[in-house]
Amino acid sequence: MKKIQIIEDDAALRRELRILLEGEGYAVVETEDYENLAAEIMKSEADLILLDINLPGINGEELLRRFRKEKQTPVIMLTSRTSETDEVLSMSYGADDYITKPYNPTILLLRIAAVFRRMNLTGNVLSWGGLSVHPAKGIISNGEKEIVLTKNEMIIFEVLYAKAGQIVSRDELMTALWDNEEYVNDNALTVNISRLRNKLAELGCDGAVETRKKQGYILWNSENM
Amino acid sequence: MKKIQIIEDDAALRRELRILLEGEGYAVVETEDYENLAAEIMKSEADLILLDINLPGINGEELLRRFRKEKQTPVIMLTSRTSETDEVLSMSYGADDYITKPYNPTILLLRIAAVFRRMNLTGNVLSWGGLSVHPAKGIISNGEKEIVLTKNEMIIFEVLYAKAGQIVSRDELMTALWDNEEYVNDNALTVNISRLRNKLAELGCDGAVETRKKQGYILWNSENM
DNA sequence: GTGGATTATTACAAAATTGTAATGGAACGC
DNA sequence: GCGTTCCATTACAATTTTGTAATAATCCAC
Repeated sequence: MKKIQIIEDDAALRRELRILLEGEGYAVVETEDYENLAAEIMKSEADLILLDINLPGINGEELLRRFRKEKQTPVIMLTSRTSETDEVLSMSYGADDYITKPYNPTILLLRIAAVFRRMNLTGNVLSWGGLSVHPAKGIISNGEKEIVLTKNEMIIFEVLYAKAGQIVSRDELMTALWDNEEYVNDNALTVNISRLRNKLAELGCDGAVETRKKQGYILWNSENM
Repeated sequence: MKKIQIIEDDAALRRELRILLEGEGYAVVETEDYENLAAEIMKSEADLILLDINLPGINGEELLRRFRKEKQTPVIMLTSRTSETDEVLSMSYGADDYITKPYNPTILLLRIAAVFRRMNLTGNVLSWGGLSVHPAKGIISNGEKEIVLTKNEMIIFEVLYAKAGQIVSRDELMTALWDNEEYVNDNALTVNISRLRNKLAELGCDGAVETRKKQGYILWNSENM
């Protein structure tokens, strides 16, 4: 469950947000200690932070700027002012998004969802249809079963995944695997593709990697299979 | 250089955008073939797409929805309408951001920069201070030199990186490496940390991984070193 | 359909990865 | 300071990964 931290001095608004977010299935943490806010926020373990730009005695943008130097947790700024300068400043200090009060609840939820969607495209774990992919670990899992890919297999998968649905040439894969080649047997790629296919088949993803003779390979979105 | 594709029927606005974006150092591709737009856009090799929601004879949201099924390229929607329903629809169909016309050039540029910043946190490559990190390949490079980490070393680095500047317990690292453990010698972690340190030292990152006795390890941002 | 080019599969040996164990060093309490 | 605990280092053997080569299967042109 995703944890969202609300940093907002208006108690009524905090409560409103909590109800909205919890209703959507998020865990909510409220921050009230504005004395040590800077220290607090650095230790935050939330997955996303909603930060009021206009806290008593605190410069929200400056806080964000310092936070960004150390942490990558996504931040959505809240403001009651509508000046565009605010938005410019917030974004340039590394906010991930910006919402003006009074806010539309649906839009807030969608913007939060969009942030998480983008996180998910990145971070440690990719998602491929219903499967989750952990590049560093070399693991692809469908919840029940998981397969362990070797480094080469993972590199191939990653390149194909980045261009899912498009043909990726053997040359491009070769370059990704062995850079500006100390020449490697052409067949080494074929062998590695074969090994990748065998493992994907264990997850029921037979046919996920398709051959286009003289052109390359295509990975199909596991959703469309 | 980042490539941005503009899909917009108003020629004057297209020109304006091109000048703005090229001035900022982006490469710009304009699309004019609205007949085969759906096919065009699927083949796009741009790093980001600016998509007018209101094209002649085309439903921008529907186009986006279908695009999102196959590709992850970030999309910022442009609209002249100001209805909140538009925003709700666009975001729920997978837009990464939403800009209303007339737009503020500075804000557009910042939102584009924010999208790229987020991409960079993710995708295939992480950045760690001045270094670039490729989890699947197990490579960390500083432009001059590059080191090749093994899978275990990369997993450790990734966990430490995700909490850079914070103490990460040995337990947390053990769990990341060997899950709910078929018990592995406690020392295996120590050995792998040691091997990681040796390799980081080759990049001049001595001391990047610090021991906190009885507590765990800390990775320091390579910028602060 | 036959030949030639392209991709697949299998088995194997060289190389890399990884846990273990044995030894050494550093910090801390007393 | 001494002993104990916690972490670091080194060397080594078992396992895994990976390129190669030999052979088989597939596809396309003609």
